[in-house]
Amino acid sequence: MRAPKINTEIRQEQIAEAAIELIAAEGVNSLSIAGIAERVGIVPSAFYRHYKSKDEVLDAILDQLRIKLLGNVTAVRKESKKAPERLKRLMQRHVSLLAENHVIPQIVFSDSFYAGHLERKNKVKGIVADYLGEVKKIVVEGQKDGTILEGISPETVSVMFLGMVLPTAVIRNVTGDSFDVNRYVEKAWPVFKRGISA
Amino acid sequence: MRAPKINTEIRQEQIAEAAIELIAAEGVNSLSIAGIAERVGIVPSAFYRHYKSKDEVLDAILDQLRIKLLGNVTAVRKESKKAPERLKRLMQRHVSLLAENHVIPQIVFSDSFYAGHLERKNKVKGIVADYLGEVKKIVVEGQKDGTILEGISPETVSVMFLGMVLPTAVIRNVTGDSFDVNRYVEKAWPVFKRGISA
DNA sequence: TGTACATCAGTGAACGCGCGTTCACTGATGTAC
DNA sequence: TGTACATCAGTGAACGCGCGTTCACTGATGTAC
Repeated sequence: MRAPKINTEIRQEQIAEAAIELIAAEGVNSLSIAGIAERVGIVPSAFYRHYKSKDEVLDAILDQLRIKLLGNVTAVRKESKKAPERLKRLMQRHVSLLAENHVIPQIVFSDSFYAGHLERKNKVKGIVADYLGEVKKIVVEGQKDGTILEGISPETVSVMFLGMVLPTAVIRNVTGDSFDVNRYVEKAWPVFKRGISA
Repeated sequence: MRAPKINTEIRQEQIAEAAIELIAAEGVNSLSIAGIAERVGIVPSAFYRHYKSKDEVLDAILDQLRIKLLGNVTAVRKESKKAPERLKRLMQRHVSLLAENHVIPQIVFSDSFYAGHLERKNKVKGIVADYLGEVKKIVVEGQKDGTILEGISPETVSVMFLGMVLPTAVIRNVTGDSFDVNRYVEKAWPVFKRGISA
């Protein structure tokens, strides 16, 4: 049964999406060309009509990830004016992103993602740095308008912000879905806010 | 050049240690029998005189990890009486552990560690659950003696505690060694303490 | 509108490599008598 | 104390499997005239 002939751009998207879903379900190491092909409905070798190599898909995934993370920042900037409220919303969005895209922590930590790929490691580094940079900006703004404590370094707050969301991924990764991430955010946020508020 | 004949128990330790170092340096996926053997100074096939399979070493590593984590808890209980001080010390210890044993996040997230190994996933789950359980106990004690705010759920605090240490691993993993984790702890701790103190 | 040709996505077979694991054999060390 | 034997760790060759990738070929779709 021959698969229908479909435009490369569309296939590229289908492949990237399939790869993300597969990583979420099985992990980065279990990601195979065969698996992707099956999910898309083509034969493994057909994969190479649309990407030059497996690595190229992984890079494409990273680009998507960057867009989603930074997109959340601009979204919360529109949704609210005050720094703490922005941080809270960003936290909610980030947690949801982690919950939907099981991929993220896998990628950030997975060594198979890096092994011998310094370039890619730098890409991830850039994404993390830029994202934290955006968080820092919000914190600085909050310190200027007096909603966030002056004495704390914005850098520290941004790392702690990351710390508010990361464990949800660990715990979900380990316990499956029994951990209610939204409930956690509702409870953890006030504690965090108390720590950083002026 | 034939390797000296060495007692299995010693070789087992050497192999486990070599595996940990290799994971730290290269990642879980890059861990190979050949690599372990080379580091220990034996031939790959000699590995099987000491472990039944590669999986068995990974399990051994998990056991070590559990001991280290829970060992830190009992250590800080001895070092100090007050709950907040205990948490601070545990945080320092945990961060150092992560810094020394690059392995840990790799293991917790690595899918190759789990793929098709439900049993091992449960082992990790148990370690995380037990560790967080110990943190919770300290928190509850702190709430009883009035050093920690009553209104917060100990569960939430324990997850946030994890959140204080995890990002250090991410950031170090991504940026290399340029991130000073101890400095971060010194700065982040007061913020956290402010959030949870009565 | 119809024909000829170029392009492009899909296919299956095959290759090559890495890597975990097995196996028959070697030689050193410890033990029994 | 010396000899015979059992045990046990080390060795290299080989196997088998998964998997990324290549390649020559097919057939559908679009374009030129």
